[in-house]
Amino acid sequence: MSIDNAVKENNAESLLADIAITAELADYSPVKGCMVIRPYGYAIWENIQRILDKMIKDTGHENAYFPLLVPESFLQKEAEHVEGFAPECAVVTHAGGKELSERYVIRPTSETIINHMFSKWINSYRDLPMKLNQWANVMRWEMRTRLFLRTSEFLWQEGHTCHATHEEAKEEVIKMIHVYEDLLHNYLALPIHIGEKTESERFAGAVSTFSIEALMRDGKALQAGTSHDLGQNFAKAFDTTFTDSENKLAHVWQTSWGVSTRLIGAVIMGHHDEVGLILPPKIAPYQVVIIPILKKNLDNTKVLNQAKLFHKELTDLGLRVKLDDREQISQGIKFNEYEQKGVPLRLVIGERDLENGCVELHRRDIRSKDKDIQIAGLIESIVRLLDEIQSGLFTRALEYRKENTKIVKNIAELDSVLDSKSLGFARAMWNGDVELERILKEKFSASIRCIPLRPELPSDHPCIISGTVSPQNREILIAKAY
RNA sequence: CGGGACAUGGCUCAGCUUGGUAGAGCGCUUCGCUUGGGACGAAGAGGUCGCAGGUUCAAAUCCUGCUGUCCCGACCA
Repeated sequence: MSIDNAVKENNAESLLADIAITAELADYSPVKGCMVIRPYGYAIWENIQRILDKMIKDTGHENAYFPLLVPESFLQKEAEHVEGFAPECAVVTHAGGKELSERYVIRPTSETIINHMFSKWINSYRDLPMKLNQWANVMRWEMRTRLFLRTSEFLWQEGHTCHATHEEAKEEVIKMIHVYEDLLHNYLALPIHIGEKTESERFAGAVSTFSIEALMRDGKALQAGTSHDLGQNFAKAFDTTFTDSENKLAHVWQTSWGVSTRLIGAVIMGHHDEVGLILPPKIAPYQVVIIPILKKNLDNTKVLNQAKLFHKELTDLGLRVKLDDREQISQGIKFNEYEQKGVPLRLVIGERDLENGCVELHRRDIRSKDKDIQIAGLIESIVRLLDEIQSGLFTRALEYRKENTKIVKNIAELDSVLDSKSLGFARAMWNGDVELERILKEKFSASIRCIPLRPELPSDHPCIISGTVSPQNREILIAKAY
């Protein structure tokens, strides 16, 4: 299906793959459920990595690396953890031509093996807090996979920290979910809701789980990152203890938090239009593409030199710029290619422009073309436009979310919201009765995305299921999700 | 894992019902002509029809099994 048709039919399944493949972000691999991330897609990941890695280090964490293989017995030490992850683990049973005496699990996440090491490294309260992060690949054998949003193998970062007190661990959990908010808002241009997961949606082995929830353009919510308060569950399972300042032995309090290559899926499904991908400038592999109009059998030196000069000036400013001076490809094809790839700005320069002292600039986000940009002041215009595009994309996504967030008082109202084509978030009050989650799942194939950290409803808003007002009621966001 | 569909040059697909020498469009290569939004013309390269069995004189086509992909559920970052 073409991207255009997929958008018109709101066929998200087809759309995601169409955009990812045409934009050359990724391709299907010969291994079930796994994708190949192509250079253009990987460059986006590298940009996200560079930005987030700095944030993680700036908040006092250090990078480390733990092995891919985890002894199967490790996974089994934490009861809820094994129950949650065992069904989706790939297991190595043979190596060196022999069957292994203990099987190895390919990490679905690294809490267990990291705790094993923590218990060796942590002895005293003076060793705390210990705040580590690793960039790694993990594998979860999912029933159904989708490019970027759910592949069997995916890339992520996972932070793992140990603290002397529960309060400090809780602060860490909230601090890191806000780091993710910063990343999504200010770099991916995707507005998110921060909130706590309900018990049924919690990470296997966590005391509480916070997530960031983004809204995609097809009206479905996407969990884009999580931060878990692990309490002492893993510490107890792995006997990760320390001697406190009063010489008493105690288990550490832990957190873990992660975001993955799913973020690229979030960008695709959060910013596309009927042409294809739209990339926020801050993570775009190329922020500007320069296309010189070349004439065959004519002297293009002047045009090419000017294009190279722009390329140098912009690159010197620290911008990521691509000069496409391929002579064999017509500019029409190039225009199309870079639009599908979501390059924020296109700078076109030909003989005609040089004579007039101007160039053509095309904005990908609103698909506008200005043919009379004066060369004098061009560089400043480009820098300003990139900022405008970045903030414009966020504003647009925020507007879209506002339009697609409905306040509901009861199930009947929810019915009219979730049954409509637009989907989106429903904001409601809830008394905590798990019956609601059953109804959501069975009737609406929806779920409680989170209990938002920043509630917006008045306290006398009635519970969606009981219809009563109570101080025990909590605000929730409901949506269909990926 | 339950239900459905599909698997044929690089891509999208036709051919299969009714077995008989493998097709189209796009893409690719060369040449010509064009060039400010996906040009045009000509010539050419490229496929043991997903894999393994079976039926048959003969299988892309019929039968069985397997694998993979997509869609709908359940599961999930």
